[in-house]
Amino acid sequence: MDATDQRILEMLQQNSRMTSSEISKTIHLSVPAVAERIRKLESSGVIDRFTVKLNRHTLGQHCLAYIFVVIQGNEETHQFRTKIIESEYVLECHHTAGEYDYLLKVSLPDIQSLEQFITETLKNKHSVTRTNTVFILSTLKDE
Amino acid sequence: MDATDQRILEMLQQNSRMTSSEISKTIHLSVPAVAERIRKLESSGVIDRFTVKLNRHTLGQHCLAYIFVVIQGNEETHQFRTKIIESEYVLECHHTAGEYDYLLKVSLPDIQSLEQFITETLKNKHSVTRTNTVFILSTLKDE
DNA sequence: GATGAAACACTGTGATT
DNA sequence: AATCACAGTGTTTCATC
Repeated sequence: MDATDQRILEMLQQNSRMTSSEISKTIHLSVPAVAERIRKLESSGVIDRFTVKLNRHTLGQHCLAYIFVVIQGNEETHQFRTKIIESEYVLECHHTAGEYDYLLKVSLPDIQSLEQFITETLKNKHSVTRTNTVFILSTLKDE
Repeated sequence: MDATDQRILEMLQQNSRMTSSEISKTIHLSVPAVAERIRKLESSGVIDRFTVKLNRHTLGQHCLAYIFVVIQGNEETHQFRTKIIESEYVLECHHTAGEYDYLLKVSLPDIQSLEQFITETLKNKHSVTRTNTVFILSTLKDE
């Protein structure tokens, strides 16, 4: 990973569909050399995957929140993890140190569906004994 | 946004460098039709941008944490926002409702640099009166 | 949306440093 | 090992229907 790789990564972060020939024009490297570097960044694991960042608001998801969760029981935790990972509303799920066990980042259409998510998906079906929801008013930076 | 657009989005989320001709083979649509749909998904704002998901661990960033922040003063808040957005360690910054003012998602090489970040970038230079750091032990889901 | 032609980009090879 | 140039192949774009 040298400075050239860094520049390539920065360009791909801005637009992952940028072609090798476009990149080769700004970094003064031949097209095969650029393509080869991108392949190596991917196979070495520096690049996890090429993806697309969707706009939540355009998709009607106006409610963004973080939910801290306390969960009890081994079997219940396993069920919880499966359900959570499958849920389309859960963007992220982290196992945390400290007061709570898990931290979820959820994106939903509105507060009604958030309430429904907390009562039905979280509190009802699993041994979630406590939650703490932090609403996001606005986002200044997102990767 | 019909079902075909949905399928295209799903494919691009898996691999944003997938070519229109590859996509056209699985959804039975001509190449120009696929390219046109992708352009429209982008210009309509459904697609925010094509990007690349990097592997934090491969890049030596072994410490992931969320930091809640309380900040006082108008001028200080402005400075804080500028500094935070510029910081390479800050992946996300959200304005939150409730007990704290901001929530940062930070990725750093180790705990030492996290301590340095909190004391130098956060507490020293700005009127950050209180912070609360939540460590991430592991990540189950990330978009 | 589809088709076909022209423009463009990618891959593989061999040669170079 | 990394890079380049070239040729062959595949992909995109732009017109037209």
